[in-house]
Amino acid sequence: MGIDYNKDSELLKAIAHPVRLKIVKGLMGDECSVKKMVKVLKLPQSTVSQHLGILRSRGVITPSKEGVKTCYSVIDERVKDIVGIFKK
Amino acid sequence: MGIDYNKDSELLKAIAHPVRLKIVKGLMGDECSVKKMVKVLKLPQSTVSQHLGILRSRGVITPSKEGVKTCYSVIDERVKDIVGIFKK
DNA sequence: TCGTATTATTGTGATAATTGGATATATTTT
DNA sequence: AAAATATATCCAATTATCACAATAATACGA
Repeated sequence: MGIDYNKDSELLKAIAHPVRLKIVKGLMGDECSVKKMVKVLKLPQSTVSQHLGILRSRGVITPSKEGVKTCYSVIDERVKDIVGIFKK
Repeated sequence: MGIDYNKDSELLKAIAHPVRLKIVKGLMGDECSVKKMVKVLKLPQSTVSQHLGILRSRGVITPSKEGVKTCYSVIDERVKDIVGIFKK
Protein backbone atom coordinates (compact mmCIF):
# COMPACT_ATOMS: atom_id res chain seq x y z
CA MET A 1 0.00 0.00 0.00
CA GLY A 2 2.64 2.52 0.89
CA ILE A 3 5.59 3.80 -1.02
CA ASP A 4 8.15 1.52 -2.59
CA TYR A 5 11.10 3.68 -1.67
CA ASN A 6 13.60 1.88 -3.86
CA LYS A 7 11.44 1.84 -6.94
CA ASP A 8 10.06 5.32 -6.51
CA SER A 9 13.47 6.85 -5.87
CA GLU A 10 14.64 5.23 -9.09
CA LEU A 11 11.87 7.01 -10.93
CA LEU A 12 12.83 10.29 -9.33
CA LYS A 13 16.47 9.70 -10.18
CA ALA A 14 15.47 9.25 -13.80
CA ILE A 15 14.14 12.79 -14.01
CA ALA A 16 16.54 14.33 -11.49
CA HIS A 17 18.88 15.66 -14.15
CA PRO A 18 18.53 18.99 -15.94
CA VAL A 19 18.77 17.48 -19.43
CA ARG A 20 16.36 14.66 -18.71
CA LEU A 21 13.91 17.00 -17.02
CA LYS A 22 14.06 19.21 -20.07
CA ILE A 23 13.50 16.25 -22.38
CA VAL A 24 10.49 15.09 -20.41
CA LYS A 25 9.00 18.55 -20.25
CA GLY A 26 9.49 18.96 -23.98
CA LEU A 27 7.79 15.63 -24.63
CA MET A 28 4.79 16.47 -22.48
CA GLY A 29 3.01 18.40 -25.19
CA ASP A 30 3.77 16.32 -28.23
CA GLU A 31 6.13 13.49 -29.01
CA CYS A 32 9.48 14.23 -30.58
CA SER A 33 12.18 12.56 -32.64
CA VAL A 34 15.69 12.06 -31.33
CA LYS A 35 17.08 14.13 -34.15
CA LYS A 36 15.04 17.13 -33.17
CA MET A 37 16.03 16.75 -29.53
CA VAL A 38 19.69 16.71 -30.48
CA LYS A 39 19.15 19.93 -32.35
CA VAL A 40 17.19 21.65 -29.62
CA LEU A 41 19.40 20.51 -26.75
CA LYS A 42 22.62 21.25 -28.62
CA LEU A 43 24.26 18.15 -27.22
CA PRO A 44 26.07 15.25 -28.92
CA GLN A 45 23.74 12.61 -30.27
CA SER A 46 25.31 9.94 -28.09
CA THR A 47 24.71 12.00 -24.98
CA VAL A 48 21.05 12.53 -25.81
CA SER A 49 20.63 8.87 -26.62
CA GLN A 50 22.13 7.96 -23.25
CA HIS A 51 19.63 10.10 -21.43
CA LEU A 52 16.78 8.69 -23.50
CA GLY A 53 17.99 5.22 -22.60
CA ILE A 54 17.81 6.01 -18.92
CA LEU A 55 14.31 7.42 -19.23
CA ARG A 56 13.28 4.44 -21.35
CA SER A 57 14.72 1.82 -19.01
CA ARG A 58 12.82 3.31 -16.11
CA GLY A 59 9.52 3.43 -17.92
CA VAL A 60 9.25 7.18 -18.16
CA ILE A 61 9.11 7.31 -21.93
CA THR A 62 8.47 4.89 -24.77
CA PRO A 63 9.69 4.91 -28.36
CA SER A 64 7.67 4.47 -31.54
CA LYS A 65 9.41 3.90 -34.82
CA GLU A 66 8.35 6.01 -37.74
CA GLY A 67 10.50 5.03 -40.64
CA VAL A 68 14.07 5.84 -39.84
CA LYS A 69 13.09 8.09 -37.01
CA THR A 70 12.21 7.22 -33.48
CA CYS A 71 9.66 9.30 -31.68
CA TYR A 72 9.42 9.30 -27.94
CA SER A 73 6.52 10.16 -25.68
CA VAL A 74 5.96 10.23 -21.92
CA ILE A 75 3.96 7.33 -20.58
CA ASP A 76 4.38 7.59 -16.80
CA GLU A 77 1.50 9.49 -15.28
CA ARG A 78 3.31 10.26 -12.05
CA VAL A 79 6.10 11.91 -14.00
CA LYS A 80 3.53 14.00 -15.84
CA ASP A 81 2.10 15.08 -12.51
CA ILE A 82 5.53 15.94 -11.13
CA VAL A 83 6.41 18.07 -14.13
CA GLY A 84 3.03 19.73 -13.69
CA ILE A 85 4.00 20.68 -10.14
CA PHE A 86 7.11 22.45 -11.39
CA LYS A 87 5.20 24.32 -14.04
CA LYS A 88 2.95 26.02 -11.48
CA MET B 1 7.64 31.38 -15.92
CA GLY B 2 8.81 28.01 -17.02
CA ILE B 3 10.89 25.41 -15.31
CA ASP B 4 14.34 26.12 -13.94
CA TYR B 5 15.82 22.82 -15.00
CA ASN B 6 18.98 23.15 -12.97
CA LYS B 7 17.31 24.21 -9.78
CA ASP B 8 14.35 21.88 -10.07
CA SER B 9 16.49 18.85 -10.87
CA GLU B 10 18.52 19.64 -7.75
CA LEU B 11 15.35 19.45 -5.70
CA LEU B 12 14.44 16.16 -7.31
CA LYS B 13 17.93 14.82 -6.65
CA ALA B 14 17.49 15.70 -2.99
CA ILE B 15 14.60 13.27 -2.67
CA ALA B 16 15.79 10.78 -5.30
CA HIS B 17 17.30 8.43 -2.76
CA PRO B 18 15.44 5.68 -0.93
CA VAL B 19 16.58 6.79 2.51
CA ARG B 20 15.83 10.46 1.92
CA LEU B 21 12.47 9.66 0.37
CA LYS B 22 11.66 7.61 3.42
CA ILE B 23 12.74 10.39 5.74
CA VAL B 24 10.62 12.94 3.92
CA LYS B 25 7.60 10.68 3.84
CA GLY B 26 7.99 10.00 7.55
CA LEU B 27 8.20 13.70 8.27
CA MET B 28 5.08 14.53 6.29
CA GLY B 29 2.68 13.74 9.08
CA ASP B 30 4.53 15.03 12.08
CA GLU B 31 8.03 16.26 12.75
CA CYS B 32 10.63 13.90 14.13
CA SER B 33 13.92 13.95 16.03
CA VAL B 34 17.14 12.64 14.54
CA LYS B 35 17.44 10.08 17.27
CA LYS B 36 14.11 8.55 16.41
CA MET B 37 14.98 8.48 12.73
CA VAL B 38 18.22 6.65 13.46
CA LYS B 39 16.24 4.08 15.37
CA VAL B 40 13.55 3.65 12.74
CA LEU B 41 15.89 3.62 9.75
CA LYS B 42 18.39 1.31 11.45
CA LEU B 43 21.31 3.23 9.97
CA PRO B 44 24.40 4.78 11.56
CA GLN B 45 23.78 8.20 13.04
CA SER B 46 26.36 9.79 10.77
CA THR B 47 24.66 8.43 7.68
CA VAL B 48 21.27 9.74 8.74
CA SER B 49 22.76 13.10 9.59
CA GLN B 50 24.39 13.29 6.17
CA HIS B 51 21.07 12.71 4.46
CA LEU B 52 19.38 15.28 6.66
CA GLY B 53 22.12 17.72 5.74
CA ILE B 54 21.40 17.24 2.06
CA LEU B 55 17.67 17.73 2.54
CA ARG B 56 18.37 20.77 4.71
CA SER B 57 20.81 22.40 2.31
CA ARG B 58 18.28 22.13 -0.50
CA GLY B 59 15.46 23.63 1.48
CA VAL B 60 13.37 20.48 1.74
CA ILE B 61 13.35 20.33 5.53
CA THR B 62 14.15 22.66 8.40
CA PRO B 63 15.33 21.93 11.93
CA SER B 64 13.96 23.24 15.20
CA LYS B 65 15.85 22.77 18.43
CA GLU B 66 13.93 21.39 21.34
CA GLY B 67 16.34 21.09 24.21
CA VAL B 68 19.03 18.62 23.28
CA LYS B 69 17.03 17.25 20.43
CA THR B 70 16.61 18.55 16.92
CA CYS B 71 13.30 18.07 15.22
CA TYR B 72 12.93 18.29 11.49
CA SER B 73 9.90 19.06 9.38
CA VAL B 74 9.19 19.36 5.67
CA ILE B 75 8.85 22.92 4.42
CA ASP B 76 8.88 22.56 0.64
CA GLU B 77 5.37 22.39 -0.75
CA ARG B 78 6.39 20.88 -4.06
CA VAL B 79 8.08 18.02 -2.24
CA LYS B 80 4.92 17.46 -0.25
CA ASP B 81 2.96 17.30 -3.49
CA ILE B 82 5.43 14.88 -5.06
CA VAL B 83 5.28 12.53 -2.07
CA GLY B 84 1.52 12.79 -2.31
CA ILE B 85 1.68 11.54 -5.88
CA PHE B 86 3.55 8.44 -4.79
CA LYS B 87 1.10 7.71 -2.02
CA LYS B 88 -1.81 7.39 -4.44
C1' DT C 1 23.17 -4.30 -52.33
C1' DC C 2 25.24 0.17 -51.51
C1' DG C 3 24.96 4.34 -49.42
C1' DT C 4 22.86 7.46 -46.31
C1' DA C 5 20.32 8.93 -42.37
C1' DT C 6 18.97 7.99 -37.74
C1' DT C 7 19.53 6.01 -33.37
C1' DA C 8 21.76 2.82 -29.94
C1' DT C 9 25.69 0.92 -27.64
C1' DT C 10 30.30 0.65 -25.91
C1' DG C 11 34.50 2.25 -23.76
C1' DT C 12 36.75 5.47 -20.80
C1' DG C 13 38.22 9.18 -17.99
C1' DA C 14 36.40 12.66 -14.89
C1' DT C 15 33.42 13.98 -11.36
C1' DA C 16 30.02 13.26 -7.79
C1' DA C 17 27.43 10.47 -4.33
C1' DT C 18 27.27 7.18 -0.62
C1' DT C 19 28.67 4.97 3.55
C1' DG C 20 30.24 4.58 8.19
C1' DG C 21 33.90 5.10 11.68
C1' DA C 22 36.12 8.66 14.19
C1' DT C 23 35.93 13.09 15.94
C1' DA C 24 33.98 17.61 17.09
C1' DT C 25 30.32 20.53 18.86
C1' DA C 26 26.58 21.75 21.69
C1' DT C 27 23.28 21.13 25.35
C1' DT C 28 21.59 19.24 29.52
C1' DT C 29 22.22 16.87 33.94
C1' DT C 30 24.47 15.77 38.10
C1' DA D 1 33.18 21.05 35.93
C1' DA D 2 32.52 16.53 34.41
C1' DA D 3 29.63 13.19 32.33
C1' DA D 4 26.02 12.03 29.40
C1' DT D 5 23.18 12.84 25.42
C1' DA D 6 22.22 14.39 20.75
C1' DT D 7 23.70 15.90 16.47
C1' DA D 8 27.00 17.50 12.98
C1' DT D 9 31.26 17.27 10.53
C1' DC D 10 35.50 15.11 8.72
C1' DC D 11 37.70 11.68 6.20
C1' DA D 12 38.66 7.73 3.25
C1' DA D 13 37.05 3.94 0.52
C1' DT D 14 33.82 2.42 -2.52
C1' DT D 15 30.43 2.93 -5.94
C1' DA D 16 27.58 5.53 -9.20
C1' DT D 17 26.89 9.01 -12.58
C1' DC D 18 28.33 11.93 -16.44
C1' DA D 19 29.89 13.40 -20.91
C1' DC D 20 31.42 12.26 -25.29
C1' DA D 21 34.07 10.06 -29.03
C1' DA D 22 34.02 5.94 -31.59
C1' DT D 23 31.59 2.30 -33.26
C1' DA D 24 27.59 -0.63 -34.16
C1' DA D 25 22.94 -1.41 -35.51
C1' DT D 26 18.76 -0.34 -38.12
C1' DA D 27 15.78 1.28 -41.76
C1' DC D 28 14.99 3.29 -46.00
C1' DG D 29 15.95 4.78 -50.93
C1' DA D 30 18.48 4.39 -55.26
